[in-house]
Amino acid sequence: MREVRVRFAPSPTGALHIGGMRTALYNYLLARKHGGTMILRIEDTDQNRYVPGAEEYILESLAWAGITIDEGVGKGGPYSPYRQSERKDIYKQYAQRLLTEGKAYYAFDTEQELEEMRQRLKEAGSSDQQYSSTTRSSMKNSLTLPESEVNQKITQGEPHVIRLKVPANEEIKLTDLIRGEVSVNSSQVDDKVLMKSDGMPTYHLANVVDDYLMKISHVIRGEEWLPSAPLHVLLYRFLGWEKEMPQFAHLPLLLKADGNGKLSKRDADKAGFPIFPINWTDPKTKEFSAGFRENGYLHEALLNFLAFLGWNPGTEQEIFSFAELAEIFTLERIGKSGAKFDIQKAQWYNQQYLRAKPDEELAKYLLTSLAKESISCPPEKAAKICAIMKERVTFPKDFWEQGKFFFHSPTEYDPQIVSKKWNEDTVRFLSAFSQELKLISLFNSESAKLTLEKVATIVTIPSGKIMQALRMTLTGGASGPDLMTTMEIIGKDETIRRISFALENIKVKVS
RNA sequence: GGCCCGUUCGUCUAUCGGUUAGGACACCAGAUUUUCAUUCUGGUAAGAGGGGUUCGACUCCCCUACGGGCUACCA
Repeated sequence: MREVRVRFAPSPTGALHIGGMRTALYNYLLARKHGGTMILRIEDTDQNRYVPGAEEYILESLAWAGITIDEGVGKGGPYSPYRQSERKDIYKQYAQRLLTEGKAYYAFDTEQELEEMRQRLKEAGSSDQQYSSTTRSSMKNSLTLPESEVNQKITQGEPHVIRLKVPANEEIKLTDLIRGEVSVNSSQVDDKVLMKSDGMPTYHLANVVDDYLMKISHVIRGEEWLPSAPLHVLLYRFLGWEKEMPQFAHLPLLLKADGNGKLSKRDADKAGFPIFPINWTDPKTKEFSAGFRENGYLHEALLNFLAFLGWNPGTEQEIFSFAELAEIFTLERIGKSGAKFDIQKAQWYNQQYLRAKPDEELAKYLLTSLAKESISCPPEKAAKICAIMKERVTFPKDFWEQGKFFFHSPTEYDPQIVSKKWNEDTVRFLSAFSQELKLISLFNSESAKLTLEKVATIVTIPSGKIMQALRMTLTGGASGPDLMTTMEIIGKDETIRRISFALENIKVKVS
């Protein structure tokens, strides 16, 4: 097997879509698996769609995800430059070669003339309206115009493109690692533009030239490229590179979760989940989009989830570390059909990864939230809180969101509990309990529990009857982590204070 | 419209001609728990339709339907 060299080649036209992230991931995993090279190439041949900041965004997104680049933009390497806009001269050279070998030709048709051609063909009932072997003879190009006129137009700087001269009726076959044999007749492929009138190459030319020159072994990209893959095969053939042609793997697309169609930002917004890896503000429209990172998704969890959208190892294990994924990943096990994006599964992964972390690390998340609230807290206490909260959180922010009561005494109480559980027995029990607590010297979850049971026998009220009310006096709410541990964490004095406050402020319902 | 690709529980998927069609998420029920959550146990739920091939098809072939992609001097 030849050296594995793969590339992720996004266009800097905006934020990196989560689907693009998965493409990058699969490329990366293949590279790691075979000790190969992961290359980042920026395909910025469309000047009109260029969005400032997009390239930096892509770099940062990949870095956050842990998809490290071995070679390419931001890293350098033996085949620099890796930004296509900086490789214009290289493409020109190969376009010229195709031209002189009669495999490509100049075309001078204006946009309007092209439109007229399509209209004409449409009206004539033709099934397709392409610039091709059947139509090129009636257009303005170097195949129909006398050589002198062509030369004149070129020297006068008349706008022109270079088109590929696709043969009339030829089966073009290619083997896709995911789909198997794919065969297309060349009559379905049009005379694609190779060089645009602004001197930039189109995707097709730039892609083939770069993949060849950069010695790419596997082209792993989205399914949207499958229809033009035969064209690329043709280009390799015309350029005499068929032997070095990379293997193709066209990935199924990510679909929206409800209904049909591919996943778009609109759908994600509607369903209330991110679609971009990290926060993004469109420089033109100023529209803001939240990222997975900022929404609290751990990159390992997101990657694990993403890897399983369209791929699986064939076993029943679903949690894999990044390193494990790289070990067992194979292109052969990628599915053929589009995968719907199910955010609930992503959240489940996040939960799994979060609770697997050591308390000390989780404490950092809580401490971060606390810092924003200007609340100071010793790391040991934060770790203790995280320890009893970790089974109930999905996102790092939940430690704070669901654990505010550790830091703020409740001022409002769940009205349902008040009306259902706050009665004379409750008051009697809690008064006795707080009295009894004052006498304890060593206060922790165990002694709190013992005290509770002791009081229960003294006042002859089963503790079960007042537990919810006790919870409410301490947290304000009806649910939460283990109460005894909660008391231990907030401390003896604060526990007593909260009970007293509730006793003074909640009125006993007169029945 | 034309061309290409696809179609197993609601979702992600396993199965590579012979299975009670398996797992996970979600959902429902029960158990545990001081509550909620967790955890555990159980449950609901699938081969798009129609033809072939075959002793036997989810699996192979054809047709239809549906879905997706492409059809730009965008990638």
